[in-house]
Amino acid sequence: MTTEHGARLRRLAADKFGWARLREDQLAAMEQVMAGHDVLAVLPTGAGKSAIYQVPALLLEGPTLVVSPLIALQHDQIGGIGDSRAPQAVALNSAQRGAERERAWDAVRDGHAEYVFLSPEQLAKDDLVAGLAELGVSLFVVDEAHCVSAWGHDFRPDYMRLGQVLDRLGRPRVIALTATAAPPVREDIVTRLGMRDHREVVASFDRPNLHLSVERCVDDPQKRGSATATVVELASDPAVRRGLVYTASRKDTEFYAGELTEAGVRAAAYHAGMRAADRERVHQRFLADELDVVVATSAFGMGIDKPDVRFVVHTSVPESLDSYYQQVGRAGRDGEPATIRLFYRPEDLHLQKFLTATRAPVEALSQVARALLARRAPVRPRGLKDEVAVSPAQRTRAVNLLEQAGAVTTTADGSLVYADPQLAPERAVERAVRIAEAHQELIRSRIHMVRAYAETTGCRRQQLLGYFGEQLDQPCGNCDTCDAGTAQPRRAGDGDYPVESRVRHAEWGPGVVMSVEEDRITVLFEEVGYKTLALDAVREHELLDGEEAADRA
DNA sequence: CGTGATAATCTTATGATTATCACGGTGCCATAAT
Repeated sequence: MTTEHGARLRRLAADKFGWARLREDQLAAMEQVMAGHDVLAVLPTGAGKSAIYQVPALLLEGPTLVVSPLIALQHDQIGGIGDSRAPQAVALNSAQRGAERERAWDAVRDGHAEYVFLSPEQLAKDDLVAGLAELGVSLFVVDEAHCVSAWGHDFRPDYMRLGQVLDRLGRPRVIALTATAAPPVREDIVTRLGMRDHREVVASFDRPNLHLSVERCVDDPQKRGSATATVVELASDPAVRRGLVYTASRKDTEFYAGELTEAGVRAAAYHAGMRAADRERVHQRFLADELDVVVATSAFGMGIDKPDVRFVVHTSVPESLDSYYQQVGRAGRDGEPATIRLFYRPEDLHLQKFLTATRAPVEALSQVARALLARRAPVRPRGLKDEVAVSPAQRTRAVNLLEQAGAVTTTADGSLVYADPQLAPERAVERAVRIAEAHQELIRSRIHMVRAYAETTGCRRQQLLGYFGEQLDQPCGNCDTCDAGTAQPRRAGDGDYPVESRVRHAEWGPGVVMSVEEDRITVLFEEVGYKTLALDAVREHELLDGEEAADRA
């Protein structure tokens, strides 16, 4: 399928960036953008996701905004564009001093800068958005777009407000890019950004060269011993050598890095509590092959594109299979075999439960609701600063929840207004709390999915891909359960409850079938998250009503 | 919720067991102290 734009896109890619060829996925996504659609592209790292916005940007009048979660990532991208013959790229962030920021802003305003990199927090600044709106932004890119869903709900709530920013900018075309997003995450991204008439370009999640395995451990000391021994063995094998070890705590990064170093492995710890310069040094030494193993918390990895990582070992379960697959996906980018191993103790699930537990911000909700009701007239979000005595992040989170609850709306110029004066603030808070609790339920159910993966006797890859909405018809033959022969072929799942079909449970309400195994079915319910049910019981008691086929855009 | 460090206990001098408590991830940004 080649459109009128295809040839121009290819020529620009070659002339400006030196890319002789564009992949089918890249070109398809670009053409959808040129056809006026918003685009969500889910493509593996190394597939050239950046090209998807970099090339069309040159054909669209007006600057391109690129929302990027990490300032370090912004630097990498700007460097890449700087090496090409494409127009200038600049960043706007808090690391800049006055003069530097002034220069960057001048370049944007004068039209010299085509690409503008910034964090979602920058876009919470009223005057910055107003200034950008005047410039006629033509393209709005959300890089690492899974952050919208993973961080927007609590950790970095400004991610949740990008949709309102887009409205203020007059709805430029949107491109959301990520390497990993399960169907509900994709849906969340589309909804939160308010993507319109959008198209999805989703590559297969399967990475057949990764050998998946889980080692069940009896207690903590045994786990530490086995995990250490395994990594020492992998790192000592000249054919393997380089890899990542993920731990659940900062302290554990130090522990394992110490054990490994003592055993003669070139290893170092990495976590967010380290000084920036030390983190950067570990990163650089790993890229330069001066280190074989980085032992890290989840802080390590975004934007890392080292092709020859030969193993990824988890010494503890992560919070979700979304995170897990993202971390695991950093191995074997070159397509050569790589070892993936999870050291599993059910007890470790509780730490994740603790870490992901955030209570609904009742106090912030109450203050924001009351303040907005009292004002009656629209207020700038920051205008609430003096009336609402909670942190800016809590305030933003409360605004987001109240808006989801329909109690607060954002006006065209980005102000907030209480939607219905008849609605008592207590009721508004109640509704918002329910929304926050439903989200907590989803997070908890994701942890259950990690358990299901770790404890399955079926094919690991079928389990994992099923979570991402991809059905593998046969056991993969490249995981521990396939090696052991416990993985059995299973039906394709197009029986009474096809994958992606809508169902309804008497108690749990509506949901979407995520995967069907020999004897069980996993459904993602809107209200209560993931649930796995025994098919026999489902059939016998008619627990699930099938609805009309899912109406997917 | 589970783990590890420290304190308290039981008994009668050191050592082992039990109780208590703090801690546990991800990054913008703004602001204060050098």
